[in-house]
Amino acid sequence: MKNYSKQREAILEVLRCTDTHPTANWIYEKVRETIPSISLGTVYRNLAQLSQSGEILSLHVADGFEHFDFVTAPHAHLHCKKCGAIIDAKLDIEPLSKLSNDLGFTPQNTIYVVYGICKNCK
Amino acid sequence: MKNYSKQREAILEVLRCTDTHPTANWIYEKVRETIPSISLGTVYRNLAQLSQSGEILSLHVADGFEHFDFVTAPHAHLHCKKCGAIIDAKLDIEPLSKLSNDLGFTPQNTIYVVYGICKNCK
DNA sequence: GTATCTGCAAATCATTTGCATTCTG
DNA sequence: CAGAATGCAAATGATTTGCAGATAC
Repeated sequence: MKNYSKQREAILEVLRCTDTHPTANWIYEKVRETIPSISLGTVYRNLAQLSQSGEILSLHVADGFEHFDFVTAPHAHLHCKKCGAIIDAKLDIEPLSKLSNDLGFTPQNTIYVVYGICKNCK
Repeated sequence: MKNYSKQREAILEVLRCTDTHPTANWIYEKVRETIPSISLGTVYRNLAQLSQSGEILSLHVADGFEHFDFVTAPHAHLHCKKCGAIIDAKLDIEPLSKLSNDLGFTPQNTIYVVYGICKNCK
């Protein structure tokens, strides 16, 4: 385990123990229960670093917030337009190696968002 | 053809004749060449309506801008982290009908974004 | 002791909104 | 004329950033 700041560890820990896809602010509130003095700027800075290094996934959906996901393996996100929930789903996604061949594009990660209405909101 | 305002028609026309995935501001600048008095607020308002009614697609990528796409059929978007380009790609995407069965989720539309480095930026 | 990280607060900037006016039928 | 859309300008609000002090090695 690398030697990160305790703030960074706490942020990762919160993310690890959540199956939702929280926003920076939600994570901030949660970490504050452990480290009351942490600042929102620090949360944003660490999340940016973690997502840039590929340790976590950054997810932009149409609600104006950036969401974060501890699970980096490719999977689909079902975003309910009514309640705003983001639900994980396994979907077979065509292997990206094809992109390298056909278009010369080097894929790094994949975001798959399906918009619709969830079971509860129907 | 519905009877829209000339501003709305001009916005749609710009979008129709573009193979990039422009932002609201880009569209605004482009429409201004035809209708110099148009306001950015009107562009935003019309884009919101059009994307809500399903006539165009709204695309959120990790660059902080909302992008718009005249092509609403499901396809993948390759977003280059270096130059910011968004390239269309055909990818077989698993039929979404599965989601209705397995999770009770009613899918409406699908956004597929692949982050990576494009041919030119390598 | 240098480089990195933090807390704080102010700045940024894409997007939204209120309102008076203009257009449409 | 009523309802809808517009232009303008101000407000909103998530995210970023500068800076001085704290922390890590």
